[in-house]
Amino acid sequence: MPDTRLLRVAMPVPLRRLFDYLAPPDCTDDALQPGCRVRVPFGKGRTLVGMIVERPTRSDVPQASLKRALAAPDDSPLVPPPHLGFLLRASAYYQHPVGDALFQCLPGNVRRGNDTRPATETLFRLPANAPAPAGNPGRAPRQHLAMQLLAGAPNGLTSRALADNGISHSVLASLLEKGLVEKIGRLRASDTTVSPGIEPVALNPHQQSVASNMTATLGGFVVHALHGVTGSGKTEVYLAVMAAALERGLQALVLVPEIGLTPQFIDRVRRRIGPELAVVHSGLGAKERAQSWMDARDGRVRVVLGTRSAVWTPLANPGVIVVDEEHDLSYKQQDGFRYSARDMAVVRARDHGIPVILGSATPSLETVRNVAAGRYTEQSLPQRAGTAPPPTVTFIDLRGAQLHGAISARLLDALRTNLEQGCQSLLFLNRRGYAPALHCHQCGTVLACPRCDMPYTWHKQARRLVCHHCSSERAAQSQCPACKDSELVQLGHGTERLEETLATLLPAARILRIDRDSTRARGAMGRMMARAHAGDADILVGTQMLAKGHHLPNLTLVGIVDADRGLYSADFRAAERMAQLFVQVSGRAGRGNLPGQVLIQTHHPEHPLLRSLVEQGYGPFARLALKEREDASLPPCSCMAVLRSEHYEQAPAVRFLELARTLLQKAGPQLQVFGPLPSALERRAGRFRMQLIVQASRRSQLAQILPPWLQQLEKEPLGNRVRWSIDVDPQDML
DNA sequence: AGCACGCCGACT
DNA sequence: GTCGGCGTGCTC
Repeated sequence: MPDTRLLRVAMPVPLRRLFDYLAPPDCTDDALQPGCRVRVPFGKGRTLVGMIVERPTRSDVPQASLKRALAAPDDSPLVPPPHLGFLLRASAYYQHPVGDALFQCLPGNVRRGNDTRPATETLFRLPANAPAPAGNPGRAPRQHLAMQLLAGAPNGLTSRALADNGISHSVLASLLEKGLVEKIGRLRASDTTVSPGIEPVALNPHQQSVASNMTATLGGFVVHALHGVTGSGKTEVYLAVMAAALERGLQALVLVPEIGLTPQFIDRVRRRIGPELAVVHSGLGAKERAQSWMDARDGRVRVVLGTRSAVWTPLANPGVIVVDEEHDLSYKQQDGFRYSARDMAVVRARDHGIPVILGSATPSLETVRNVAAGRYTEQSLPQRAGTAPPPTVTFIDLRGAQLHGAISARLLDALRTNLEQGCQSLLFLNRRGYAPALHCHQCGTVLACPRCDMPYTWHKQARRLVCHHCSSERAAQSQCPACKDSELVQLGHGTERLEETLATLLPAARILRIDRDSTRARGAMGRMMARAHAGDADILVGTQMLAKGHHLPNLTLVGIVDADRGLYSADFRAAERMAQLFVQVSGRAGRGNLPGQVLIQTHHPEHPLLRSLVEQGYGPFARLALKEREDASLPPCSCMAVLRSEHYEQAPAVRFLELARTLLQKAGPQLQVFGPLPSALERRAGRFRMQLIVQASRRSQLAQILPPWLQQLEKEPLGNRVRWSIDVDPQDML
């Protein structure tokens, strides 16, 4: 009697469907549970590893075309079924091909290799009757530290855990040789004996009350929008709530933006949490990544800390999720599976029935709206940790003003005064390079990247023309390519030019430029910030790299060189981004005991959004900006998806979207459709990019209409010729 | 995505 | 005569 058991399998291919197979020969039911992998023949002559997502009782596929799977290597689900359900929902929400999404959410090793059985590990510990570690480090501080760490862990520590705490292999080797440490092997197993909180968390009264509000909600689904200005100590609150979860034997998941995962931050968490911390970052090797994933799944680590992809880490005993700097753009993946880690964190918290904390000084309008609607609870940390009063903010009206390069007379005066008083200043200009464009004085031709049709940015120091959209470069030229005239004029100002202008205007000032170009060398950023800290610079010039995280106590003046670019942009989120950046940059002014001032250069001092931001602060700005979105039916007051197409010729890209539009209007006449429109950067790296914008007033409309529409498009022959993708809740309209 | 099939141009 | 270019079609 042939085995007729059926499997429904997700395959790592960009197809919006599942594949049915017959069970492999000689296979127990245990190995066929949803969440187990199967090796199957796929297409012509290929064998791939897929994942079982269902055990159907019947199949719509004709009996004759059903193939038999080859093997099922896992004798229990590799992905716990509830977590599998979460991953499948995420792929459906973003309308991304199931199997592709699913496998992108798993560590690479799980995708291929079979080596996921519980591994044995080598542990290091102090021998049973070892003498107590010596009281002072003497000439071997690392060895001393190792002994102390081991003394605190009677069950032993892995070499990985030791390495994470700065104990290298060679230190262990010498300790082993002296017999001060012994090596044992055992099966990897969970160890719940380590107490949470190595260093206690000290909280001020505000932090204390917010933390206890949130701790009280452990065990139920709540979204806490933690609103705290820069320096108010959000991290301490996170740590306190996490510690409370850990005390109950639960795990915590912490998401940080890409630039937030600094060694300093990790150290800080590790000091409070101890060794049961898994840090997931892009530099991790495949093996380590898979190991952390399984450690979290099986409860061997209590805290998982990472950037956006860490949201897909399975947890044995979830207790709380933290999303730091919730408004940050890096939570949205911009290619492949285009998910938002922040939004998925909220979905996860609801699934698990646990609280999630969305922290920010400048919450996204999505969060502001959810707070206003009562879906999220707001927790505020009003105080700055220091005693400095908030900075004064003043507009400098650039209309008709005399400029020295990009600098107005008033800004120059302020810089000079500040310099004389021995204080530091910061000038913020979100454009690197010397000049954002070059054109010919004779014929007006703008030197542009041939693949993107965007002006080249002139980098004077490097003597190169750089396309900031596709990163292509070419050597400087002195002649106009069109009319062969040799007078090329520099248009606009970048940080490089600003630095040069300042050097001539204020020859006595020591100027430090901090942008992607000046900090390219390894460790350069750290060295520059150290110089700034040591008071070895009077004026810092930089891009948004300067906006975050650095405390410079002697910095009292912040100048925003060009506030206008965020006000009139093709991207409806530009103003929100601008405001978030301003608040962050302004937060740099006047820490310590010195009052700060912020000067904003603009041609539009009357602009209502800019005024509300400056005169009333981020909260009122956000409410006003939200009102504008409401009036224009833009997200978050509506639901948006963008279908993008790309081709080296324009016509097929347009035709595909026209076809898509026709099909969509038949399927869902209640949806609003705009386009096909060229994307704001119409051509990038030699390809034409077009987009079709789909808007609905309710999420459920999108969820209902998009799947059959996309399935139809997938069958369309034209769809095979152009490169296309769907982006649900797009963040970036360019 | 990958892989095969298929039909046209320049090579040992 | 065939090697190989990538357009087209298909994956239970």
